[in-house]
Amino acid sequence: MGQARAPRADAVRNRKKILSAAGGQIAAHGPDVGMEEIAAAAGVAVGTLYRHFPTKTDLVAAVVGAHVSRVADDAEAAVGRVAAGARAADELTAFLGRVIELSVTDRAVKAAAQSLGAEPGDRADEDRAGRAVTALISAGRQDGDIHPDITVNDIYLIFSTAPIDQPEPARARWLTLVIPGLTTRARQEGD
Amino acid sequence: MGQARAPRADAVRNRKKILSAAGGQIAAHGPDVGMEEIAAAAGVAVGTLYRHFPTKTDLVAAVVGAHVSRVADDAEAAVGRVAAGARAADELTAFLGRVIELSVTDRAVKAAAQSLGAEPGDRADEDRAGRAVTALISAGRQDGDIHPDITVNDIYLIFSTAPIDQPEPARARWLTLVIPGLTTRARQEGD
DNA sequence: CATAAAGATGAATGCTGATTCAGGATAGAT
DNA sequence: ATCTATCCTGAATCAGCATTCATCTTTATG
Repeated sequence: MGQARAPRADAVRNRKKILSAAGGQIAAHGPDVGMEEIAAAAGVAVGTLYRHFPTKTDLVAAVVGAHVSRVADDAEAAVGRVAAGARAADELTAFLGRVIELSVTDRAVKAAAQSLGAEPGDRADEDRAGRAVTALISAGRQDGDIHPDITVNDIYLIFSTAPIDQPEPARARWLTLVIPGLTTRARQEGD
Repeated sequence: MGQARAPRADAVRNRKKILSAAGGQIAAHGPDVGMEEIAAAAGVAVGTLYRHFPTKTDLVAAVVGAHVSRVADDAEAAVGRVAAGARAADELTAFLGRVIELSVTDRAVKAAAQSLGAEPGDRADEDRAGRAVTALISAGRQDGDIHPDITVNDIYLIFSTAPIDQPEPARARWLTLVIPGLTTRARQEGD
C-alpha cells in the first residue's frame, strides 16, 4: 500500500475545531443539535463536517470516543494514586463522582452514546478504562472494603444509570445511595 | 359555564383505541413512533388523533399519565399488604422490582416522560403514588429496616435511573446493588 | 510563480414526520 | 325520516435536518 499523502495543515486545524465545537454543542444542546449549528460553532461550512466525518453518527462517535479517552485517563490516574498508597475504595468512589461530573459537563454524551447503540468506538480506550477500574476493584477487595462479588460490569451498570440530567444536590445524593451496594459497609448516620 | 355536551359514543370508543394503541406503539418502538403509525395501529386516521389530542406531546403525556396511574395502584396495594402484616422493607423492594418491569413493558415510557420535561400530567395520580410510597417508607423505618434519612425523593431519584434498556440479568443485578443504599443493612454474601 | 491535489463552501435536494383542513360520514335529538 | 353538531378522513402542507455536489480556495510541491 502506498504511503498516504500527509493531510493539509488547514484540514488538521479544522478537524480539531470541529471536534471541539461538536463537543461543546452536544454538551449544551444534546446529541440532536443540527449539523449546521455545529458547523457554525466551528466557524466552518457544513460540507466541511462531511469531509471529515462521512456521517453525523461518525461525528458523534468521535466525540464520545474523546470522552471515553478522558475517562480512561482519569481511571489510570486513580490507579497510580492507589499504587502510591491511597485507599482503593476511596479512589473508586471519587472516580465515580468525577466521571459523573465529567458526563454532566459533556452533557448528553451518555444520550449520544446510547443513540449509537453498541458502535465500535476506539476499543482501545474502553479497554484502558476497563483495566484501570478492574485494578481499583481488586485492590479494594484486598483491603476488604469492596464487596467481593463486584465486577467491572457492575460499575458500568451503575454508571450507565447516573442521573446526569438532575441538578446538583441530586447527583451527590445519588452517589451516596449507590455506594453502599459496592462496599462491604452499610450506610452510616452521617452519610 | 354551560354544561358541556356529552361526547358521542364513537368518539369515546376511538379515544380509548388511540390511547391503547399509542401505549402499545410507544412500548414497542419508543416515543419517536410516528403519529401515522399510532393511527394505523388504532385503526383510525391521523386527523382523529389530533381531534383528541391537539399535539403529539399531549398524546404522549396521556400515555405517561396512564402509566403513573398504574404505578400508583401498585403502590397502594403494597401499602395494603403492609397493613395486613407484610414487612414494609420487603414490600418496598418488591414494589421497586415491579415498577421496573412495568416500565420495561411500557418501554420508553421513561424516555417519553423525559421528553416531556416536567409537564403537568394528572397530578392526582402522582400524589397518590407519593403518599403510598411515603407510607411504605415510614413503616419500614419503624421496623428499623429502612435507613432513617431516606425520603420519597430518594426513591424517585433511584427509580428515574433504573436501567430499563438493559436485558434481564442486568436489571435484577441493578436492584441488588441499589437496595443497600436504602436499607440499614450491608449486602450479604448470598445476595 | 504555476499548477495540481486537497480542501472548503453553501445552496439545493430529499426525506421524514408533525400538523392542518376541506369535504364526507355519523350519532342522536326532534 | 330529518337535520345538524360532532366527528372522521387523508391528501396536502410545512418545517426541520442530514446529506450531496458543482464550484471556488488554499496548500504545498517543483
